[in-house]
Amino acid sequence: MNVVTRFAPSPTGHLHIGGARTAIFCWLLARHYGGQFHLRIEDTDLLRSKQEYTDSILASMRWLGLDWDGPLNYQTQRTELYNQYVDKLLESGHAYWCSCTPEEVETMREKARAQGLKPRYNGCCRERNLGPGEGRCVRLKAPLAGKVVFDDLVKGTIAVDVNELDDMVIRRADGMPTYNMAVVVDDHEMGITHVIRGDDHVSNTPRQILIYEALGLPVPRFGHVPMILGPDRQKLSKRHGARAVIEYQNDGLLPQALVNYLVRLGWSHGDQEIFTREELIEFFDGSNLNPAAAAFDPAKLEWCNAHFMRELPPAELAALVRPFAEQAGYEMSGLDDSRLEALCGMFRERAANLKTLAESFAPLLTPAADLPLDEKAAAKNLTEAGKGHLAALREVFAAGDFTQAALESALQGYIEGNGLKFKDVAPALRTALMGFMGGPHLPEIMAFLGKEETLARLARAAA
RNA sequence: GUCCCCAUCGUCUAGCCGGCCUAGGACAACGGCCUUUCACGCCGUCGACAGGGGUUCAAAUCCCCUUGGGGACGCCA
Repeated sequence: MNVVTRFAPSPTGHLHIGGARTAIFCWLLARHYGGQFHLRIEDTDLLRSKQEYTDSILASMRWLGLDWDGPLNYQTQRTELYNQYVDKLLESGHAYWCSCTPEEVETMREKARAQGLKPRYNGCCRERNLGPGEGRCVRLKAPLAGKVVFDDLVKGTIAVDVNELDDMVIRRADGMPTYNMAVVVDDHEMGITHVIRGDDHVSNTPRQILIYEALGLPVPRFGHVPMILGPDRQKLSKRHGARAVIEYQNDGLLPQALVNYLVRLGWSHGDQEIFTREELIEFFDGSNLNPAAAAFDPAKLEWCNAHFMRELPPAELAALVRPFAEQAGYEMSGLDDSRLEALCGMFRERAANLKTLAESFAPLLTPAADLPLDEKAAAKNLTEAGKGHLAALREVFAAGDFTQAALESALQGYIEGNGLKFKDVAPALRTALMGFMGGPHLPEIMAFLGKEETLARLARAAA
């Protein structure tokens, strides 16, 4: 099957998760069928479109690993093309010039609304045979009776009576095409076979189909994926926290985790929760898409991220965590790749994202004198007995090597030699080393800290 | 207001061309095991077919209505 999809964001903001999800679906569908995936920037809204947003969207696409085929298309660069199609429609009698002002149309709509009718343009210029002129727009001459029916990839058959559609503007008074017109022309010119987009476009689809038909062009297959709702099942908004892809990136999420989570939101493959990119491409064929809107669940995203973080090769994780470590304000000169990798190995199971992972390094990167001591832990574990062990242990460790294995046996030796149990000394030692009751295994910590720092911590806690 | 779409645990979902479903998995919550700690991991508990009518020997699965939710009604995209 020949499949050509496209993602067509308008550069009026950063890419956010709703758009990212439809982009992922489009990309996956194209990759599954060995087709093509195009990117088009819908920037005809001159007032709100900004280059910086285009840049940001492209950066997010790359970060997510969604590579696109062919050149990047900007709608504003194709105004002439759209007008060629509008002219065709005018010539064939499928469109007409309209001199009604936006204000007049608004009055019509209000009147209709007041009567409980659908607000729509009343077609008063439809048969006037006007020519071009100042302030005039072009409207599509829509059929007066019948139904527009299409088979949606996710929702099944959708039928709309043409009575619901009015003669929409296809070319504005300023000469720019309207969204629906530009989309049809672009999708046709780009050879798009499958238009996958957000749910909020379902009502545009019958309108666009009317344009395809008036132009005598083949109608592509449509698929409308439901929107993402907030955890409270309301429309996703700023109130629900970070929602732009770039924010998740800055929070230390892994792109593969975001992709996995977003794909599973509205799509399923049996009971499988975690997918490799290859599996996603293999399994995603456009079926099994859920027609109902899904609520965004930050907790599950976090779980998903933690999962991928644990699976990453240590060296890769270390490289990814470096910028976050810098951001956390650590002295980076002492943190070469192997040190960072060691830290990641020790803490990766205890963090849900790169940022918290980097932050969890703090106890091991803070000099003994500045290490915060948890009051409760100190009161409970740094007793006279505990301090005694720490002082003794300090002597023991001072005399030995600082490899993990050596520390392990030195510690064991001390415990056994004094007829103690591990738990008799471990809490005090942990409190001294970490400042609180948490973290990796003791010998691992000490090996990382090295002799000088370890002894300083023991001395401080024993004092 | 009008039109379109949707409806399984708190959330994401499997199941949906009817029987294998006393409805399965995952996240969350709770309990336990492991353990010096925090995590990870493992085991377990709680928990849903929105309501009402049909059709049928049989309905989560098909049909209708109600209710609830979402979306759209721009010379925005």
